[in-house]
Amino acid sequence: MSIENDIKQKKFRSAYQRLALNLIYTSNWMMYQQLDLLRQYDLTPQQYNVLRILRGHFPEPIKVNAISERMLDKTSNTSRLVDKLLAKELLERNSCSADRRAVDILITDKGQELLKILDPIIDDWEKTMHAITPEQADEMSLLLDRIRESA
Amino acid sequence: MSIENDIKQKKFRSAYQRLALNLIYTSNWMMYQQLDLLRQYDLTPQQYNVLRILRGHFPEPIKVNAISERMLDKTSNTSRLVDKLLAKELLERNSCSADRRAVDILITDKGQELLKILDPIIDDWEKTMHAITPEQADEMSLLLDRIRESA
DNA sequence: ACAAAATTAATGTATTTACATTTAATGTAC
DNA sequence: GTACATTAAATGTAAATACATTAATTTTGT
Repeated sequence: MSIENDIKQKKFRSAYQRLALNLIYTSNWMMYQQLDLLRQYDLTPQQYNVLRILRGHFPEPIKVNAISERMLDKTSNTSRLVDKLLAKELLERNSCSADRRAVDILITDKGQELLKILDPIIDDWEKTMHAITPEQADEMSLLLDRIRESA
Repeated sequence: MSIENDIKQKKFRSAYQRLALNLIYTSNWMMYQQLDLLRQYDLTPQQYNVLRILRGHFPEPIKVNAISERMLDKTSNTSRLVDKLLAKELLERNSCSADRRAVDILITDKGQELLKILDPIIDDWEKTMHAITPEQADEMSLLLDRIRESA
């Protein structure tokens, strides 16, 4: 469905305005789909984002602020996300001896197993995007980078 | 800055995965900028979205569920957003005589004036995107539509 | 006309978020 | 070494969000 129909707006002031609205709308749409998929595993998209970051660094531990730097939402409160995941035993938290302010976070086996279950589900979800070619996906990524670059 | 640097991830499983992350990241980035611009006018991006919809329909009133259908975030609680804007006298709410379940929402002069102040600010903000051409913006909008279409 | 279903909006609530502040530890300048 | 600034993480809080439910009406089927 076109953005015109999705938000029932026939005219836009410019191609740029339509794109801005379409970007935000599509991102919301994707996040909502993720929310729906993750719900039955009692994870929010943000918590899932943290787990993926931890797996990406395994077997090295990673500090809370390094997780924040890698999050898709830079304003997310990583301390509390880590708390939630700790309560579910999906990660462990150890104070860092080299810098006692910092804590080392490491994904647990339970966390790895949960991600293994989710992998094919998220893979399937990403197939939504196969409606465009890989070249078009790369082109879009480049243009998104360029938009952010200019600010 | 490239998405690789922004989220410090060097490798992606596919062009599609990078695009998905880039879309969500860029949307968060844009929303945060909006939040920042609107803050001094005591509006959230969602409230601003409602006001724009109301202006788009002026001088016709519009019902709460029709506003919802036009929102960028389909899960937003329009009743409460309307409440907030009513408290600021940026809109008026009148029960609809033709259907007593429904309420007619209309932007007030004060609401129009606030939007007039915001127009050039938001215009400037949209200029961020002039790093790409209008043709590229149209192309991207089309591809975003196609991605959502397939689901 | 009447009961059942559907629609419209509002509300209750638990969780999450935004934002500022706090606590503790480290780094820097003198 | 001591004062001052900086950094890392956690926390307090008010507001917003997700989600289910409710209340009031209208629509539909018979």
